[in-house]
Amino acid sequence: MSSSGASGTHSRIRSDHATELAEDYVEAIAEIAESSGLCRAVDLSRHFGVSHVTVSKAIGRLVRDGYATTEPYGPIALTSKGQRVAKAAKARHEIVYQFLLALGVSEKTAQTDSEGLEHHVSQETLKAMQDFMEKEEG
Amino acid sequence: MSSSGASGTHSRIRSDHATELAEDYVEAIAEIAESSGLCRAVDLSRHFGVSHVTVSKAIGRLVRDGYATTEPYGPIALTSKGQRVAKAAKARHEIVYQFLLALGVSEKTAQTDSEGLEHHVSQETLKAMQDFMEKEEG
DNA sequence: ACCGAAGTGTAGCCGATGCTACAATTTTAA
DNA sequence: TTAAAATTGTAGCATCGGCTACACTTCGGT
Repeated sequence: MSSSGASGTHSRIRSDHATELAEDYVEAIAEIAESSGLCRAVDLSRHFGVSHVTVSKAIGRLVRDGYATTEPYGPIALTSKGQRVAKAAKARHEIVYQFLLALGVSEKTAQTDSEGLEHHVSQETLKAMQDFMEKEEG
Repeated sequence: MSSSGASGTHSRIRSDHATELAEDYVEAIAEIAESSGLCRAVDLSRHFGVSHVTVSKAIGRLVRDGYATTEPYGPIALTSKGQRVAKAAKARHEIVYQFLLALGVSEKTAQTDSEGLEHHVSQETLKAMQDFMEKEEG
């Protein structure tokens, strides 16, 4: 049943991975900037639990791809493109999180799983999750 | 709410990625071997839509990590460890797929999304999905 | 003003996942 | 049987995401 039409599906998954970390980063940058006024590399380093070098390189890719701007020894800011992506990612994340809670999953697991799942959920599935929650509440 | 206790969650997601492709491979190998008797590199190359070199390297890692065995110019076979992983992956995949269908998602999307989601669903969430389906049917 | 601490940058390493190009082997067909 | 086609192996390259070690800048406190 799932032998999949060769490349189609799997290649989509792999290209998702390319943007997955970028989305995690812009989401984190938006979050940190909102809560503390500005976002520095060290904040991201702590948030993700990786070295500041890893963060520095990731920021470089974000800047290269037009998601963020920064200056030497300065804080990181999102471009409008980056803000758009962050907003969408946060919305998706929130839907998946609330959906998992509605499914009966614990808060801890919902939080963990939603971070892993949010990048792989299509619009159609997101919509189905929302419909389910409306039915539950309505 | 989701600022996450620093490294914990995210590092889990990243280590998941390390085993994700391995799982995709063993799942595909089991599938192909079941349907055609044996699995060769070219089958995987076509299945995933990647070059035979990429497959060759991936197989090398599977062999190194004890999931598969092979000989020069020969087919690929799963070890018992590989078969165990393949079976578990297939089961998870099937649950997620059927759950998405039960949620009201189209077959096409369910197939695509389930491949992306299967590696990021915890046992607890899988259980919740099964409970949901039982409730639906019962 | 200065020194130490904190933060950032840079060099250089590794493994994973992808590729092209070319060599070697195996299969298939004439 | 033997030549062509299909398959697999190898060499070499790129990017991404991770690291340590060391250099540099900025910030805070005395």
